[in-house]
Amino acid sequence: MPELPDVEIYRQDIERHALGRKVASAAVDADRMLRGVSASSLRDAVRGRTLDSARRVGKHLLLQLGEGGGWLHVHSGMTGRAVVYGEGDDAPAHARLRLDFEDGGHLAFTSQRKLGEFGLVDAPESFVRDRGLGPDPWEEGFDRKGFRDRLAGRRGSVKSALMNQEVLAGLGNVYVDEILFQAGLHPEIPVTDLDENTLGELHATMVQVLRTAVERGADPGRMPEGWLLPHREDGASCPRCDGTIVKARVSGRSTYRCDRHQEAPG
DNA sequence: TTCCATGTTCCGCA
DNA sequence: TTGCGGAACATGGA
Repeated sequence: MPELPDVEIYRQDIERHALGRKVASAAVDADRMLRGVSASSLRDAVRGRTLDSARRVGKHLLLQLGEGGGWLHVHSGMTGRAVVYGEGDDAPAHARLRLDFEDGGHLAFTSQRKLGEFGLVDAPESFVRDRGLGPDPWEEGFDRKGFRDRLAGRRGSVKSALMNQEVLAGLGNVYVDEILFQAGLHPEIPVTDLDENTLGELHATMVQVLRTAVERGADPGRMPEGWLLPHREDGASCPRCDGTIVKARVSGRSTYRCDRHQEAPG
């Protein structure tokens, strides 16, 4: 599930329930998810550190380790979650990195498919630079003009441009489909076919979709009835018009759209 | 048993 | 140079 709204909810959970707690030990279950660090180095880096702050950049989570300990980087892949739980609670399934707090509680990062990664980074700013991540949709100063400038001159489809983390960071398959559905744009329209006004409206739709998704806890079951998300099924009725939801592959990803109000390209 | 999956990266190709 | 499609990654649910 982890796209920007999901990761933002994980961040908020961690901020509310894990900040200020001291890590007594850590356990790594999937070495293949470690990037640029060994399991023992990672354990050593977090042991004895307090979690000082929790930031999100696109789909990436960065946890600040106290006393100059740098930052723990977590990417959840396709199936990862962050879970804070108490001493007596059941551990979540597929926990791949678990921090054990001195007070007995835990913070686990799960990943059923072992996609995603864990690592240590010096600072959020250098991390963003090293990864070549585009601006976060909520970043201060990233307005509709900035959005247009990022997309301008790209030759591919609007879907692949929005999915590209170097263009802007945080959107994935599900929310890109949702944004294009609400904007009434076919996913395969070339970016070059979109005029300034349309791009401005697309920016506004993106911001509104992401804000609403976070307000509703990024829970698909709580999204508005008029959204695509509750109707993401081939052959479903469009909740906005008389059209039908159709499934196709765009840029190698399963793509859902309305065959009526998302006009065909060309 | 077969197909599919919310992400990323790498490769070959246009 | 830019971007696309496909494969790969590892696992489990329908």
